[in-house]
Amino acid sequence: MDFERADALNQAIRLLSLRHRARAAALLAPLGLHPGQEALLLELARTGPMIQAQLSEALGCEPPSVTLMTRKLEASGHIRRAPAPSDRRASIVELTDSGRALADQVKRLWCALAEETVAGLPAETVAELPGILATLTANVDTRRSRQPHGS
Amino acid sequence: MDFERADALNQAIRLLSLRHRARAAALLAPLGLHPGQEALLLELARTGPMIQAQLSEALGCEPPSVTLMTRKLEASGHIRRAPAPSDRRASIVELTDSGRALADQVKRLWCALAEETVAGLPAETVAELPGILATLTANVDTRRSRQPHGS
DNA sequence: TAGAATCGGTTATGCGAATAACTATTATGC
DNA sequence: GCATAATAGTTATTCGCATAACCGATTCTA
Repeated sequence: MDFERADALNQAIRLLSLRHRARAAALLAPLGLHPGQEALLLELARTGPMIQAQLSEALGCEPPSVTLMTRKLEASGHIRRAPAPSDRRASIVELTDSGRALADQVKRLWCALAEETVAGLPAETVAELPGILATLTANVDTRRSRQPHGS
Repeated sequence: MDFERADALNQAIRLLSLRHRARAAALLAPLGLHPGQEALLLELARTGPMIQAQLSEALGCEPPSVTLMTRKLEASGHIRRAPAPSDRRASIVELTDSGRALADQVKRLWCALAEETVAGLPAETVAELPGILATLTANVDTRRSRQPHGS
């Protein structure tokens, strides 16, 4: 691949990251959330209480990041952490009532953001977009499933 | 749009950001670069010397970010900052010889990353990918002339 | 030409996210 | 059963990026 195309692609991904995150931040700010925290709330709303290691896996970020996010969400009263009875190392994270209500708000926001994001694209492109993005992500994922391709 | 699809999309973008950036970081680390800095080098290599305000515009990040990035790249000897003769507020940023050599390294890396990223996708999808991503980016761009539809 | 607004840049601060190093608990192997 | 490895979580530190507040230089304008 020539550099022009490669740079266009890499730069496009970088810029999309910046802008999508910034837009999410702007939408989440009125709820008192910073980008990244919404993913944690949504994951808890979807799957139910879980320990931080599972959160780390589900969110695709590292344990220290989960520690900080849970601490702040706990401080703002949206989640609760309780020691796991079966494993004294682990702590179970769950939504509070406030957190559940907030997650519902986030869900609505999330739909609005997604619609805004894909505005103007043909429906068929929109339909295959998540799959394409997932492929791209898997291709550069150094986290698991070692052994991509060359060398 | 229902929440399932919306979340799939937003989450896919978030994860792609994380992974692509992490992969870029892993590739750039041997060169002594952190992700984000490569964009600055490539922009200087493509367009030539410019002032920081132009860099801020070209990279799509805010002036304080440029200040920090330029400072670190200057400290590592890859760029040079000189006061602009025509405007005593501005400082002109340009590549050093070391920076030019590094930019060439980055270009090669960038091609490898792009190929790795789109591996397994049909060529026609790859061809229209930059355009799609650009559309997504423009749709959520709050930076300039934004505020298109609703509300 | 004096005053106001604007622009270029920096500093201070806060956030998410990463790695590295550490503690405490649980699981394994001999 | 005890030493060793593996696991859950935290702390410390670094980086990119953002906003807010500020300073010096420039440009507009009345």
